[in-house]
Amino acid sequence: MGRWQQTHEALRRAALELFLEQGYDATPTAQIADLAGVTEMTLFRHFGTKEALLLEDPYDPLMAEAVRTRPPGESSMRALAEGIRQQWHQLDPESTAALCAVLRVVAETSALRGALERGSATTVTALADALVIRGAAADEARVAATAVIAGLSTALLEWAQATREPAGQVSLTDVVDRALSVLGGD
Amino acid sequence: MGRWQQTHEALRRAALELFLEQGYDATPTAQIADLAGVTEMTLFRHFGTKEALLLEDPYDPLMAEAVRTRPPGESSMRALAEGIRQQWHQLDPESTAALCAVLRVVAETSALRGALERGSATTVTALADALVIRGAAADEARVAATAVIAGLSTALLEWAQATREPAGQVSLTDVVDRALSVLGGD
DNA sequence: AGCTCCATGTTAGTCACTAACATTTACTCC
DNA sequence: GGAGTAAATGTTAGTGACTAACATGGAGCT
Repeated sequence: MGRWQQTHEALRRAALELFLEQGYDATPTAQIADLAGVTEMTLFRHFGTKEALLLEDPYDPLMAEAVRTRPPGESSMRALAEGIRQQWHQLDPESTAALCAVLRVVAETSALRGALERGSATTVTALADALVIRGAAADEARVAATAVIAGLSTALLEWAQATREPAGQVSLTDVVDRALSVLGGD
Repeated sequence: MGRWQQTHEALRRAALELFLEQGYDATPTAQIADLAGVTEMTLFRHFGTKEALLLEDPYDPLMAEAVRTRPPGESSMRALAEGIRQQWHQLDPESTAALCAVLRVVAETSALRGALERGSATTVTALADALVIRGAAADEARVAATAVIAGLSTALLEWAQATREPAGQVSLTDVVDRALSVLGGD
């Protein structure tokens, strides 16, 4: 692991720790850089944006693959929903835990509404490409992919909000399943 | 028209004019306030955000109404798509022209990707409420409404991008129709 | 050792946005 | 018509994210 990746990781860890501890808005970038043993300038060279510290696009080629191999009869929306559902069920616990930490921060920070969607640009593109291979028109594919990711993000955030009150405690998987069913047109 | 609304309008006009002329990023808020004959402070009291100057949420209760009265058999996604389509066809030319101007600015400003969706919060809520009246669960309704608005926004932006090259010149209505068909699950 | 990139540091700045307090404008009530 | 009052705006001074231009350090190669 080169020096660059080391710093990169240090910054992300520091950011997540401070965000969870004292909130996103209340954490200046200077403090993050400090905790990572680095200058603010370096922070911005690595991430470009405070948001990016929390939301690096974790692109997963498996989702696009799953969408691509859906039966040809399905509509674009349903192919997306079912393909994503398929891959979601195979998500390892480590990734899930990381996602939950991020969701916790996003859920309590109004400035980050819509941030999940924004951080999924390459995933959207990959999903849209998969739909095009299945025979969809390019512009229509992008519309569908954006819609599904936006809907899914909303569901994840709703879950994170609800999980803060001890009453709820629904399983994340169930929430995602229901959201994908809605998006698929059930 | 009270003084407040006058200033409000002056600011919005000034902003749109300057954005179209020299671009969003290249237009400081100070210049907008200046052109409107007002201080920067006043600008932020009226709009709170530079984005808001371009994207005040123009909430239209008719769309929600159209969605609410869709036949009960339809899925949430289809009800949204068809309800919105229905209202879209009755949009007056003036509103359409205003929308096009906004789209032109958003399309050429990467910092505004996703801004249309962000600016539709109350519309999303209204649409979700309409779905709930139709019998959908509250969380599912919000997922569907967010997804459709996001998809629609994507289509509008793609249209704005394409319209900049003289080759294309597709009709806006056609683009919206196709997008809504995809989102409805065709 | 010397050379060379790569990653980082330094400095100084721009710009969106905020807080606290002062001032004007417009409207009402006597 | 003048006093009072509240809304709308101005002033000042600041914070915090982000950038540009240039300077420094350190790991590897010859």
